[in-house]
Amino acid sequence: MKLQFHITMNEALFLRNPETSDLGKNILQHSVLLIHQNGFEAFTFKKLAEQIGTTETGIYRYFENKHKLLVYITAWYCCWLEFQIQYQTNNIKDPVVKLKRVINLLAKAAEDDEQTSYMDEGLLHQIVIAEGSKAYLTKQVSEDNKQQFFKPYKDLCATIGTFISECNPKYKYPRSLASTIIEMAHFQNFFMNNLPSLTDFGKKKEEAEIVAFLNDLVFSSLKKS
Amino acid sequence: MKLQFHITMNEALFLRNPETSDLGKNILQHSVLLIHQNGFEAFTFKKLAEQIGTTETGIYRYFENKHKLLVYITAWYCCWLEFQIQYQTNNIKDPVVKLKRVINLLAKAAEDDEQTSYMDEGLLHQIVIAEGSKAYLTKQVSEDNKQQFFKPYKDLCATIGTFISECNPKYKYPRSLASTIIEMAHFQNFFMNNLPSLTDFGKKKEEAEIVAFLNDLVFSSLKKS
DNA sequence: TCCCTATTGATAGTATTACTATCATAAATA
DNA sequence: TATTTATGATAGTAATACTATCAATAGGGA
Repeated sequence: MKLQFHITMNEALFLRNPETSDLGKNILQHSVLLIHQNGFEAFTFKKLAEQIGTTETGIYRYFENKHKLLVYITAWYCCWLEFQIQYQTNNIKDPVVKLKRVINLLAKAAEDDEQTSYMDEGLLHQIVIAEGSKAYLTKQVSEDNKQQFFKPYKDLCATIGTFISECNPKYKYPRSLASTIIEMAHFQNFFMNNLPSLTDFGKKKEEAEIVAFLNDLVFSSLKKS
Repeated sequence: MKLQFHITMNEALFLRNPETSDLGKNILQHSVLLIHQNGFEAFTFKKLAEQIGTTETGIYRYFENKHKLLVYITAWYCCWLEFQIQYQTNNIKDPVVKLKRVINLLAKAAEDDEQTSYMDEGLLHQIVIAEGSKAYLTKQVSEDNKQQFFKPYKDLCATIGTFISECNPKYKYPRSLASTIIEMAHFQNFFMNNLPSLTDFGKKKEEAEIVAFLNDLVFSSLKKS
């Protein structure tokens, strides 16, 4: 038996649910490939259509524009991560252990999850690192937010914030520290690989070093004085 | 006597030096205004040309494309900040005091510096918050880096890293902590104003809270144990 | 079996963007 | 006065980001 893991996405993100058809799944799968390959700026629905042997019209029936597709993909990643966190911290009581697992999940390259056939989580992780913030760094962020596009990100942040508060109930900035962990897990990775002098990881270029940095950062802050 | 403060920019960023002519200064000034108003995605050379009463051709003589203009603007901001830091920490010996001033400079809204007539540092700060990371989150980041486009950012990071090491010479991640401070000063501000549940500052929405968070984060990490 | 509907494909067309090229003109400079 | 230099005006192109229309096909129910 194979358990297929399913994520229900915000309906305002798409015109037709891409998870309900082969074409839809192809769109998701090859979007990830193409965005990873060419970057989000150079990514167009025309190129995507050519790649999967359909037409621009075909894509536009699923997604209004490439911005919503990016938001969809990053939101999907947040949902998947949230699930991974719930799964991997389930039955663990020590919040320190839980938080360490979270940092590991955030900072280490994801392996392709076979439960989700059409999504390559490794590539997805790379995309979120390099393009993820473009999903919200826009003029329409408030409207998008009203439509709950960023709920998965916020939920993730809330979950991590809860772990933080469990470690030290007196700590004053659980949510800000949570968003800092998330963003820095990604940015330090991008810097390490592209602008290494912005980090201390230029020589080895290992994700383990980012994990060590984040652990130090977080648990120094949470140390009860 | 009025001291005009001058920043020498990387020549590979422009085709003609915008600081040497009225048109050039107009381009810089109104770019900042327009990007702030419409966001970088909706910003075009045509709109910019209309706004300042010139033609697209006129702009293209100064900047190859809008990406280089954005890099120019963000690099200019880094240079200006670097100067502010040098100026405000000059003659101060205590590295803790120096670092606190840096955090203040990064997190608090800049006031328009009258030494630079055509640049509105307040708007510039807003632009760097919302659009700054788009300058390096691109596929060409490595080529841009080879041309030293990000040197001002790296220098800023190195300066702050030095202050960090002065606070605690044994601290292992001075550069990563520096880039974390810079990015988080901006991201927490963006989140506070646009996605407040990613922060702990939703109610008051005051920059002073970001300063407090960053101070706590940094000085917990640097506490000698 | 036939009808109906949903999905996809094919083609065309538009406004805008991101440029490049050419020529004219006015101001500064030598 | 001759000559650069900066700017302006106009035109044109390829690509992008869509929208509209119509045809083909496939599956499900009556």
